[in-house]
Amino acid sequence: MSRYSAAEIEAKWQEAWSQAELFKAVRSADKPKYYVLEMFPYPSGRIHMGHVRNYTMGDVIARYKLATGHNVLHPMGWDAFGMPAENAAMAIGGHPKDWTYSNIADMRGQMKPLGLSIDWSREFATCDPEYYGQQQALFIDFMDKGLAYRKNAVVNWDPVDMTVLANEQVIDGKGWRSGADVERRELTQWFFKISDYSEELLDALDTLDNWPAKVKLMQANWIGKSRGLQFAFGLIDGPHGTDRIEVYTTRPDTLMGASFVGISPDHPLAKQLERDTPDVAEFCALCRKGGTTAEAIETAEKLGYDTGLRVRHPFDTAWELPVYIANFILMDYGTGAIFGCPAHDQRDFDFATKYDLPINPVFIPTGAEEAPLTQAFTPLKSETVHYVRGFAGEAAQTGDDAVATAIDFCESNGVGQGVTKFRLRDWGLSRQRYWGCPIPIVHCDTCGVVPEKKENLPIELPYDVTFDTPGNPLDRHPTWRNCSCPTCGEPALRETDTMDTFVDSSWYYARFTAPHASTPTDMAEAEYWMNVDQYIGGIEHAILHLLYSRFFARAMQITGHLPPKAIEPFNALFTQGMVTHEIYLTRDAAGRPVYHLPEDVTDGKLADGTAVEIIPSAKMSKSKKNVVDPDQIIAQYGADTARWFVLSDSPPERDVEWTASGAEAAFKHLARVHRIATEAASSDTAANPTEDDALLRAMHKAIHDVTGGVESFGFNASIAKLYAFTNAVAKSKAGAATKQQAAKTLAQLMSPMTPHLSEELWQLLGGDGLIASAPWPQADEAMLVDETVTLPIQINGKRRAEISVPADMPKEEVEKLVLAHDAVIRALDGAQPKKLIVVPGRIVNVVV
RNA sequence: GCGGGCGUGAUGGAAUGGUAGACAUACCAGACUUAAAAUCUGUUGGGCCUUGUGCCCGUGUGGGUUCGAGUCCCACCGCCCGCACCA
Repeated sequence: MSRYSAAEIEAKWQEAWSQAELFKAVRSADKPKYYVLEMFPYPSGRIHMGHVRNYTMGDVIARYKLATGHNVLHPMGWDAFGMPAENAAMAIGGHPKDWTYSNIADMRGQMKPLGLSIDWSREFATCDPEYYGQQQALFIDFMDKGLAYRKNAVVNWDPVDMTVLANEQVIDGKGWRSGADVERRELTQWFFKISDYSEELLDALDTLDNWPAKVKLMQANWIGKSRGLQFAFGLIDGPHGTDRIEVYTTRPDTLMGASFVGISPDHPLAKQLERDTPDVAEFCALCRKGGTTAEAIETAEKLGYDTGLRVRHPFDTAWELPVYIANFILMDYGTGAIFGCPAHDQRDFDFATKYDLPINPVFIPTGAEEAPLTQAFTPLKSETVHYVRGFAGEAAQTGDDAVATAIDFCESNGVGQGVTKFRLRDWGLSRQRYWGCPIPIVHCDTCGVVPEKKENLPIELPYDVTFDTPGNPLDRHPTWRNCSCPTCGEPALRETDTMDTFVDSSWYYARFTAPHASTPTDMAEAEYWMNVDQYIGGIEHAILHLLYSRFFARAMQITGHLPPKAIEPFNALFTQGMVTHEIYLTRDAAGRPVYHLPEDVTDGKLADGTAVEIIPSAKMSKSKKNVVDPDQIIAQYGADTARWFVLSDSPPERDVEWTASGAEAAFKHLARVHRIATEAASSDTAANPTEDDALLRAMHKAIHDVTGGVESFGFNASIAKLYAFTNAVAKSKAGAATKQQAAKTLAQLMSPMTPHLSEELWQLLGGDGLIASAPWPQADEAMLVDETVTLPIQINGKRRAEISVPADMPKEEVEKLVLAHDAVIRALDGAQPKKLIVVPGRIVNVVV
């Protein structure tokens, strides 16, 4: 009897699939299409278990859909632009392009042995000029429709390296390389006008029935629609004729609790004062220290500067409020100015306490007495409270009602107007870096900012660049910038900024439908293949990538690159959990962390005996080096074992901590299946009606349960059922024919997960053609219903006994049986039951 | 700080509001073997005693809704993800 040899089997069947061109996606009218897509990888150089998990899940769906008669599109590509390539060039020399393409070759080489049902003929990398040239064409079309424009935005500025830093490169407010204090500085940048679609992107979330509710909720909160009041405080003796400060508030009902007005350090008034007053300039400079992230700004110590200016309260001109410049007020939300109501906002409360400002409650809990506050009182807006300083509506009303009546009152009294605002900002796409898609723009002294001619695309990155000094190599390239103006033909300069890599990944799904078209898409192909029926990727992309992609689908429709049906490009989304692993690190002389790969760490020590610090269970990331190499598992046990293992241990949506312990067990199981099927194939046991029927029932139950698991992303549940069915087959005394039928079905049910082994067993058991193209087995409903069921009997909700009854026994009969049961008689002790609940086929509860 | 999620045996986890711990790992015991590996079989949440078709406790903590809560609601604790220049 032959042993299970993964290496032999896997190479053989991969070749067979390739010969049969089984996974090549071709448009065809005779089958329904199915487009399954996993988020494409960044070519870091090595695949890790997270990739294996992601692509195996997609592959299960793709193979299952193939078996259920679909025309499947399952492509793969590379999200190939980005910082790590430049960092590598700086750290170890070499060129980002060479580094990236060499990584892609390595990773493709690691992925192919996994036996994924991918149409490799559609592969591309976003750094291919063929791809990014079309992206430049899209940019020009977007610009044409007013969807791309320029304005100022703040960036992280490293004053020592004289360069822009990514948020990731700012550590505790300091530049990662120079260690200098980072400052926020304004630059002119390109933006996509995603804010035009705020309402639309929010409303359309309701149509995404097969998206996780949590993702939709996160996106809705991110878009952040709010209804509020915009109005002005009159400024007393403002500088340079400034006579008012516009504020926006979502809580106009708390206007009578106002105790100060705060403006952003970037507010025009602050900037005016900054020019005139050294103290203000000093304070604003202090506020601009640190990185640009919301997190950095919001967790920084709250600082205020009393400008000495005063404003009048809109309801009482005798009531004056001080004007502070405060570091926690963002210029790009609302008007960049707020009024503080310390009684009902904890941040304002802390601020008022610090600067000794009044704290006057506007409302108090219903039935309570007004009392001094020790912290802000911030009930949900849906809660009814008692207004003690209200000015519109009843004394007792909900916050929501009070806000609405306050807006009405203010509008009818000429104090501002109700407005709807969104938190979503326009998408800044300029990056002052080399390894990205060049923005196809020319700066001409006479014509200004002009788009490049489409026939000149792609604007290719120059190869001859150096990374020995910080900053963008395109800026210091001797000739690349020089060009002629597309409008007047005079000498002009190219834009040297490149695009955010999120742009690359915002339309790759569309490009896969026609990866080599000479326009961004081919409408006939897009019409056929769009939408992505199932998109699979990490929850970390819940907001940005998915929101940007939704915006791009709309923008591409307006510019004629996608059909209307693709307005929401992803019909169904599944967010897999992340693969986590411990992080191992030591410290360099300056105390900065140095990370180590798991394979270099044994028993908490490096090879030279140095003990490492261990950070438990963190997201696998190249930069932290807590990645695990699947190669070794594939070499030792085969791809099927790796695939089976990553699917079996954890629910797909949950994080999984990678451990080596399960791999061997997975291998043993596959070897066992191989053995069982081999035995079945050579069995000559005579038919046995009772045993045969029992095995067939188990088989149909397995078909039903495994199929249900695959369709609902319960791959771990499917695998548990496959274990149970394997045990049933192994133990069964059924006749040879039935056992062979069961073994064939087992192979088929396993085939999306372990395609190579399944092909081998299919052939061994005399299956027709390739299992990969065999029709998926159907469960016979009649074989799924048991004739008798075990009914647990609960007494006061606790299980105390059980009875076995025919599945279709009427409720009344069940009740009689239950009341006659010893345990029930004992519990009742002669009394009548208070209640008797019979849930047919499930449970009985007796309340005594 | 803000937004979102998760929390069940020694471990990964299962469980349309209906028998908590399926399925697996690990451990232990047994069979086979000169031995080991492999394989096969069986046990395993905690406690109590009267060892039973027994009782009590048990799904992060504390409350609540319900005939019945791991599941729904509220509060808290812990961990994870995102926060617009990491991808």
